[in-house]
Amino acid sequence: MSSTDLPAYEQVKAFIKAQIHSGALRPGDAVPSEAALQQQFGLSRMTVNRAMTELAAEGLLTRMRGSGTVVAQWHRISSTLAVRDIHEEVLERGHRHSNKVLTLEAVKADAALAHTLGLRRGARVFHSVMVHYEDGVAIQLEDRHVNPAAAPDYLQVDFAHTTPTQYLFQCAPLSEARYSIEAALPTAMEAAALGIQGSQPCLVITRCTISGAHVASQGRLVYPGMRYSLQGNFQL
Amino acid sequence: MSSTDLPAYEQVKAFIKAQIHSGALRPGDAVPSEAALQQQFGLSRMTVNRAMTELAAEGLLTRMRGSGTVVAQWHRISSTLAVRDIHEEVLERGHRHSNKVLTLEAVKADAALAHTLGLRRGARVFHSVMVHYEDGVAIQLEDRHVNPAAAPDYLQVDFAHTTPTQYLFQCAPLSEARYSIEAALPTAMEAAALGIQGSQPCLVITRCTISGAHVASQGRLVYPGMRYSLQGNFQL
DNA sequence: ATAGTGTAGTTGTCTATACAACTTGTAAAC
DNA sequence: GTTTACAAGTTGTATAGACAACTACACTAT
Repeated sequence: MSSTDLPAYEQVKAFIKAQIHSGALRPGDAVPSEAALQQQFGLSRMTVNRAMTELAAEGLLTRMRGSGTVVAQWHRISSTLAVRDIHEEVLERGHRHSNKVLTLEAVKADAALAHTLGLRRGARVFHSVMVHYEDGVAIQLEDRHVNPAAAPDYLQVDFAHTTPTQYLFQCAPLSEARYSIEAALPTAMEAAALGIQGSQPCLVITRCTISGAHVASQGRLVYPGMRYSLQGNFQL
Repeated sequence: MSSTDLPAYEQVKAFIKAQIHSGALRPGDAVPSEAALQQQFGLSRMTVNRAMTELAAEGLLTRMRGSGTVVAQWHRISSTLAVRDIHEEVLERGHRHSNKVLTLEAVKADAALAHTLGLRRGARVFHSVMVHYEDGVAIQLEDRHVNPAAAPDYLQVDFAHTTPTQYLFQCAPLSEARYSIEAALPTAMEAAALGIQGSQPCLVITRCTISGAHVASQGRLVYPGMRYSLQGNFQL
């Protein structure tokens, strides 16, 4: 604690990270044991243990009881991908968000939809299609099917004041999600709604959210490729 | 430790998670203090502290010294997105990987490239273009520019036996990366190399890896949209 | 040679305690 | 009323010790 203002366990973490970054420790190499680091830094074992445990949780190290600690083979970098509301996202960029509801109805599930939602074929499900605008420019088409068990009042929601993501967060807390990101051409209907050419590639995110025992909803989010990209940044 | 085989701190974590999943605790709600949980579970404070600290690190809770702990506002889910080698990825799916090198040369950096690599305009950089196949089907086109400072012998590498990702991992340990995922049409050259129509949308990942002080490389990875999708799965 | 045993070393977890740093609300002083 | 001071409550960090679970290796007995 004396040399810098960093806590001791952070200093140990930084020491190990630096050795990995510099190449002094390479994937597969053995890392000094807790006892060795304890002596070297003059710390208690618990403090060293916290440092190493956290580095292992971050994916930089692989630890095995009885055998030791080695530098992890794949640098798994935990990029925090937030499942968040597009309304908030647009506001955060300092822009204005608006949306237009194209469809809001109850339909009967076909075989595929029934399967993903965990319902019987022909079961009643809610269906909504809307376009989201950022400063008046169409940025996302959201085509969503919702399990009535998770959100019974979905059809009564006023989507001028809230968004499906926001509403579903409220009434069906998220416990798990599966997503798939792909590049595809929009359907004719989607292209028209987004105001783009049917030949313009789009980023399509298919997302399935699970809340407790139910599959709460399944959504297809279509982003015009020229106007949107997913960005991220890892730091070890 | 008696009720199940889970460690005590994991049981506390599970308890809090369950309350969040069930909706008993909603974003913004206050979570019982460590002292309260300590009494409730009959554990030492350090054990409860570990549970809460880990949940905060996972993004489920927000803690503030002096004030308390609340359920985090957005469920940030840390999806571990691995920067990994396509060779291993294909093998893991039980398929055969092969590749074809189209270009391997030294070029002079133009303004944009010099800027991203942190070099002077006209500086010598390495450039490689290759196609990766999964069981003979083209699955990725890799167009990469490499900083000679990070990998001086890049042009001498035999890419029949290794891949750029693998080689760069070896000689320039990764410390940071930036990526951008977008949907775009391939260039005519890229479409030809991948054996697809120029009108077929592709998933394009632009990735910039940083190793210590250098920007090690900048790559453009083009995946045919019909043959590839990024998938993920979050679990709280 | 082979199989079994034991031991040293390593990580995983838990405890009880201590102090520091910070927030918040209340009470006192002005 | 406003400001200041204080106290209670909360989280952050660190320590020393303890035992459990497991691995790897050397050694012994067969």
